[in-house]
Amino acid sequence: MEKAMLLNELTQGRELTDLLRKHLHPSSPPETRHLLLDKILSSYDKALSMLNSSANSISMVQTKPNVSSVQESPGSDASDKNARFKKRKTCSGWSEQVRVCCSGTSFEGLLDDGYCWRKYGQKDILGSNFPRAYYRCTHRYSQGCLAAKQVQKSNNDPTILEVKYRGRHTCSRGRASHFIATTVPSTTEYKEKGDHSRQQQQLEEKQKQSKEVLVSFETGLKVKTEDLDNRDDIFPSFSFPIESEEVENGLFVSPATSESNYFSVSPFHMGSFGLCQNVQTSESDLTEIISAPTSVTNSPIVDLDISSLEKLEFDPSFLSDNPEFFY
DNA sequence: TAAATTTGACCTAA
DNA sequence: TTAGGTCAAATTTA
Repeated sequence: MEKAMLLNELTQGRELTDLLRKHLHPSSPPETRHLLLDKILSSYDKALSMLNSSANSISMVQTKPNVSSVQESPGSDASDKNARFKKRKTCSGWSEQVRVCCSGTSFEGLLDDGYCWRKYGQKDILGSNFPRAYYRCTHRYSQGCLAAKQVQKSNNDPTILEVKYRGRHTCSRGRASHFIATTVPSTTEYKEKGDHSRQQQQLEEKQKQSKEVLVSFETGLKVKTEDLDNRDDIFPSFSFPIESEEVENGLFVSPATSESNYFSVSPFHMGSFGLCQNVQTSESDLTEIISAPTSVTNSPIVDLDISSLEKLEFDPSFLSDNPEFFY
């Protein structure tokens, strides 16, 4: 029953996202986009609340990593130098894991999840063909943001990046423009198709739209965090329901041979992940693994396409007929 | 010149 | 003793 409600909320979010996409034209009033974004957030908030309240009863893809070290570890506090090595490898509290499939293009855009990361280390990992890179939030010291992430190429498929996140961002994200710039189609792609001036104009329009979306997204998020004191436990329990994949040893195993089963997660989605982390007040106690085809050039700027969700008919008049839907 | 990255050394848990 | 995680000086980049 709760699962049906959850599906309903997620479906609603998907429908609203579709609607938002239709409103991404410059002619469309920005207020409408803002309202849509707010509603999308609200819808996902509800879904997450349900997930949180019934985390144990709904079959989702998640694991239970050791979170004590994340939540309580003094070692996570940069000011506590004496305890800096308290965290420990396999149970060190790396929570959300995102698997990013990259088909031959550069990883930079994919790794740009909307936050400023500073690489602070790299290690060769036993049994892994590729080194693991360690990143922490640029604002770790200036703002005390404790968010960190690990990035490592998958052993089995070098085109897949395994990104593990730890902690949440408490910093104010000050890199929105850069973030957007990396999510738009590359100019080289436009060059191949000619008609430079028009394509450049389209590019600028998309950038402008994205900026508006991002601003409203963050604005909406702020409202949410003000309203909800205990969001902390909501986002950590969130996972995408991917039915075609299987769970092995508590970890998600992606179908390596079928990218069509992957979620479509553009860097913007990754940013959304970050945004989710923004409203956490305790660390994740669940591992999230998302497989994603992430060719930057193929990903629409704000494409919240949750392809695994069943596409449902959506009445465009719904919003006008249900003005209260937004409030 | 400030910020970011690289990389060897160090620390700690297993 | 080993390996993962972090530090910090040196180096590179914008």
